[in-house]
Amino acid sequence: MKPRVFIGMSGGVDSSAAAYLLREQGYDVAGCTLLLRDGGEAEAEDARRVCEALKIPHMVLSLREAFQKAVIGDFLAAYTAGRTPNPCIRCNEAIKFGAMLDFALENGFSYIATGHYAAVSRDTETGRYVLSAVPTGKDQSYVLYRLSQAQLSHVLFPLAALTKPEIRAIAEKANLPVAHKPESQDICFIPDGDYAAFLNRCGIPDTPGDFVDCTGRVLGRHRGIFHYTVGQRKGLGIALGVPMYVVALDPKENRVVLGPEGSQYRSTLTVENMNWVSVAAPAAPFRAQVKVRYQAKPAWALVSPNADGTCGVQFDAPQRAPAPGQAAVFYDGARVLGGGVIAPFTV
RNA sequence: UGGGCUGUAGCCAAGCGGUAAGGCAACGGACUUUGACUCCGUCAUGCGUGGGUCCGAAUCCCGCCAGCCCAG
Repeated sequence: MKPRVFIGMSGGVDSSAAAYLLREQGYDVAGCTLLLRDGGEAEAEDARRVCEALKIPHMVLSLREAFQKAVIGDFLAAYTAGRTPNPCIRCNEAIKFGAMLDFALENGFSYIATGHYAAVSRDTETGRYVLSAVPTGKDQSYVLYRLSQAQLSHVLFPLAALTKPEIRAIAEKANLPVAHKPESQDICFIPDGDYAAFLNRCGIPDTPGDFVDCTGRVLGRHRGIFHYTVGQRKGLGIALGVPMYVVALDPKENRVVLGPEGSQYRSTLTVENMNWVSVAAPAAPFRAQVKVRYQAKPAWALVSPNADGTCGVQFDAPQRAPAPGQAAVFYDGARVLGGGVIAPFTV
């Protein structure tokens, strides 16, 4: 009997090609489009047409309530607290590989699949599921680091070994109706990219305060702390002759600390709310390559587990503007060892 | 009120008779499956204002206005 796979389909090229590949590999595939916010019917229709072309069933599953609570709620809370959240990571953890996986398992499926570019394997020695980066230039292992062993045990990533051009070629060859759709971007629930306006619409008002330098000297007025993120340059509206960057956010004093080029680099971080993936929680310090944002070259560092479960990270070379709230993910080569959330810091 | 200095784009600023550098900010675009960063492009028919000299003035001359400093 063919294993039953429940695949999340966004209506885009990647997940459509993934569904095709799974079918070719002999799985019993059913497609599912998640409704996570108002709208989304167009994406669902695209996905339905792809499933029709593939002659597999398609369904629409509304997870709006769960998404609102877990992802948007988390997003608003983080910005309000002066942090910079990554809602895609949260969504993967709680929705795609959370609520959707639960639904699939309850309905007799053995696996879920997505169009993510990453790889899962099993370490035969430890028995642990291993999440790995893929060398294709589109690696998305960073946004999947929160997945638990239980989640990974039910996950398939059909695109693991493929490049984007190969995906498009497959989609074209398979005559999928979405072969030429453009890449998506921006936060899915904020199509215009104006996340600050979104916060406003959610009832969070602007609370202006002071821009200060690292000595506390007032440099000007800011529009409200959630308009800014560590490392940000544009949008400060402050002309001091040289480019200024956000160095830290101080939600307690409602201040935004600014500094010139160079001051946004840091060599040490504390990472909290850890999730260990390919290895059990380590007890001793170890060297690893650390990614501090989605688009980042992994950087060598010494990671030191603390008694309270957090980790200290000491980079070999200072890193540009790690932002509290973003994820720090530890790699051993391609393997995702684990990761956590960058803790707030002061300057 | 007298003396001195200064007035060039939103901010800073070069220019010193030959037809308005640059930086910051802003705006637009590219890049990007988060926020950022980065990159590319745009941004003074006009130099406080009114006259004058000159082939030609932000640049020289005169008046006026504004700001700053010193004296009173």
